Amino acid sequence: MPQPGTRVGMARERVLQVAERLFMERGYTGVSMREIADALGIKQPALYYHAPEGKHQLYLAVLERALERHRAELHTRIAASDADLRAQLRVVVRWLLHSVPFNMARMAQIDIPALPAATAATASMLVWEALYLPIAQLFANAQARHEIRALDPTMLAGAAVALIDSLRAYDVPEEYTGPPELIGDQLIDMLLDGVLI
Amino acid sequence: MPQPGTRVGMARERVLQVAERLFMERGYTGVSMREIADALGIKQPALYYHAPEGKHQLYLAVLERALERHRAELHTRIAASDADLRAQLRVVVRWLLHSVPFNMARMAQIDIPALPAATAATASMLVWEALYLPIAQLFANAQARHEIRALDPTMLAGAAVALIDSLRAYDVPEEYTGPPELIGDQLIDMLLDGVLI
DNA sequence: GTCTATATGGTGATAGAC
DNA sequence: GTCTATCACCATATAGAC
Repeated sequence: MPQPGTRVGMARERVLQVAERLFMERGYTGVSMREIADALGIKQPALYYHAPEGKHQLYLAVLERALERHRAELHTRIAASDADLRAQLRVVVRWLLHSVPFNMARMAQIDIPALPAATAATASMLVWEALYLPIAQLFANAQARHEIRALDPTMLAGAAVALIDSLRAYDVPEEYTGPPELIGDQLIDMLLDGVLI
Repeated sequence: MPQPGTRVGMARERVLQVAERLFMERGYTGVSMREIADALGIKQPALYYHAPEGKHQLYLAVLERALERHRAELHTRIAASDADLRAQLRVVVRWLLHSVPFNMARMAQIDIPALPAATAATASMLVWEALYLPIAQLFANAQARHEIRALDPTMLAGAAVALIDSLRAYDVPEEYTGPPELIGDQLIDMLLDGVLI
């Protein structure tokens, strides 16, 4: 596979970068091949040189790249954090809120179902491994340390991601007060301590 | 406005019922006017007799009906439940899981943005009033009873809806274990008691 | 209330020249 | 690597007959 900077793969690299920005902002179905081409300053059919199998191939290539970067960065940040669950979750939430790109609800409900079956299965697995598994692992470890109660780590990861996702997903009329980081911390406290007095 | 059973409004009523089923299952953008017409056994242009302003008008009419029924039923069930927050949340979650229809993440991110601005604003407000407000009110009341800590009821309602929504929205490879009602109860306990030991 | 016929525009995709 | 030209298909929507 040609690398960036080798002149051979430069065009490909640029295509992936621009496509990533658009796909992550508006989703697979929300972006047309023409829009991507326009943003690149080329004509729409020229994209088929880089993704001969079509739009779904381009999307999967973009997703793979983005998820791999995400997974690596998340791993680094968790490794550098304190060993208790609250500190780890704060690191995760802050990274997810700043790096932005993944809109899980849209991906799971709109993008992935719109892909051809084989591509959808691959995409699903990639998301699971890069996004859910690392978080589920945090909960599992905390359980092994007897830090938290015996709840399914998978369910806990799903709940955590849903909460984070909801910070971006919904906008209620009278907006949440304060910056997202603050709400993120409040959600973590809520998850760990509960809301009862 | 013609009522069902008066023969005058029967066709309209049937249109709204069929359109509701499809819109709630697959969303505004996920259903075409042709599909709705096919399901009704009529031709696509005939729908424009019932919704002269087009698809968005049909969607809004459907949404209004569905939300009003939802709001009324939720109100009744909450009124009939015990007065403590856990019991009330259980009632809410069970109703949301069984009545199904609203996929909040999809509505907020896909359907509403796809509507004309004026229709979108109306839809947004209707959802807020019928879905979020009643739940936020439960939290506010619990706070007044000093049952829970002083967290923004709006944020709590958003979190609760996000958690419930996520039960339908995502399917992780190794599925959550057990029936949705059980997971629903677990999520409520998690929200109220926290996960720390 | 519903029909046929049609306008208009967007979409992903292919063929073949340069 | 990118172009032009073009295809087939789907969408919402309108006009006017019955």
